[in-house]
Amino acid sequence: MNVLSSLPAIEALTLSGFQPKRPPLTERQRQQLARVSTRVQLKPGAVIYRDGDPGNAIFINGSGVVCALKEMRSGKRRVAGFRFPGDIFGLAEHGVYLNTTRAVTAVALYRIPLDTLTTMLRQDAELEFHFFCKVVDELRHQQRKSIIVARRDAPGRVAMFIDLLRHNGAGHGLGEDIVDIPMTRSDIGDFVNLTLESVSRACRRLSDAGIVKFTATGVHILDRSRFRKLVART
Amino acid sequence: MNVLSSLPAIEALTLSGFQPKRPPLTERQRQQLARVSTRVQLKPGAVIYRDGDPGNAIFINGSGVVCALKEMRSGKRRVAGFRFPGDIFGLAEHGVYLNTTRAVTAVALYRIPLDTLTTMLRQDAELEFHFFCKVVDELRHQQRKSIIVARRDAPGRVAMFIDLLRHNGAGHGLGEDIVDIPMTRSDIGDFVNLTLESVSRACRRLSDAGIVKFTATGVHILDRSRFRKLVART
DNA sequence: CGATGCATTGATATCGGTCAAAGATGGTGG
DNA sequence: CCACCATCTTTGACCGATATCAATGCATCG
Repeated sequence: MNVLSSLPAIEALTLSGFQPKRPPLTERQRQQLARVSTRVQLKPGAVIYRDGDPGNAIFINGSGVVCALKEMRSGKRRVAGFRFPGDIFGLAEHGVYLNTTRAVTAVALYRIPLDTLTTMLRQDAELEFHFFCKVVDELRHQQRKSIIVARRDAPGRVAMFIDLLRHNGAGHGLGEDIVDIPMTRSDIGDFVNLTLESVSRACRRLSDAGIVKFTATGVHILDRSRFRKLVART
Repeated sequence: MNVLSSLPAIEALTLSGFQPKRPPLTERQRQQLARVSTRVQLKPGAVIYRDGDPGNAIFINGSGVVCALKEMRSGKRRVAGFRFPGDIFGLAEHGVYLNTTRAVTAVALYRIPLDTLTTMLRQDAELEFHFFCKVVDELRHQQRKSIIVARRDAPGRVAMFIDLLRHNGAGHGLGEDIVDIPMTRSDIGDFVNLTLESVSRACRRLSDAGIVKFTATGVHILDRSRFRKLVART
């Protein structure tokens, strides 16, 4: 019973779940993964793989932020999601990657051949179960996103995006009020389904309302209660 | 290693996957499930359970269509999805249901205590693996939906909804051109994120374009190629 | 045969998309 | 060190699609 063979179309898993409920990888497992992986360092903007590329290795994000996107023939892009430290991505269907992934910041990745991981999982039921839990987490995350992205005005979507960064962002503890925003307005728009101009205007409106204050590289949440209300309102 | 304990927030699985790639339940497993379930028959409109209700039983849809929805305090509803024959639903988080589910048509359900199913899965690795595959299917389905619902005009969304019914609808083989629509415009709108008026107008536009023809209880696809183009265009 | 719920249609308002231009910002090379 | 260029961001004007509000039509069921 091989778990990975049943993950053709998922593309990514979140090891550090949105609401961390499951135990993270054990130290033993972490070391085991490190032993079989090759470390890859990339600069901002570097493409990790393209939609349609053949590939049979998966990646674990060690540090930085990665953007997974799909390009339409219309030229529009759709950001499937961002991969934060701890996230696994690069699951292919029939040996072909499903998305294009690009480094948003400088990133350090661990590249693991699929064969190797498959073997590891076959030998370690606990690790396999861990992967299963990650699939479930990812599903929960997807459901949450699809509910949030729809039916919501632009400032609401941007607020919920900031909240997502607040929870996933590296370098800050949960509940931090200063959030780093490494990706462009365009990336954000393609993720929350707005144009980059609308994202900009939404940021301004949040700013004008005194809820947040934008800095060069991020945002400062000024009025926590109003921000929460904006995010919570489904 | 118990699979179900890790499915707190999923709410539903699709046994008859959107693109059936995995083997369905074996006859033995089907009989096993039938033995431990109680059959429930409901009329259209009947509520199966409400968001927040305590519950520790899951349901398998035997026939008919069920609607799973979330109600917002604003009074708006959001349809998470429809459950067709073969679908499993009613997975609760901490013993509390996450959605309200309602019979759209007359339905026959199989109600199975979670304990019982858990035990069964623990004893049957193949069945457990089958469930895992269903989680993956559901995740794929979610990703597909979230990509489709966003960035698309009203007629496009309605067309893709009709296409979804065409694949899932009971009583017709795949690829059938006559599709039954048991749910209301309001339900459709809450699913594809349009108002009921916009759904109505979109139907009219599809009608006027000669692509489909609406009947009392469903829709007839007249121009298959244009319909496909409309659905395929991401 | 009213009453109720659902569907259709119309008028108007609003929000975000599109097009366009003008600031920031950061990196590169002279 | 500064000028220049590319990229990102902001802002504005306008338009179109959908939400909203409102009325009517149309079934089904007491």
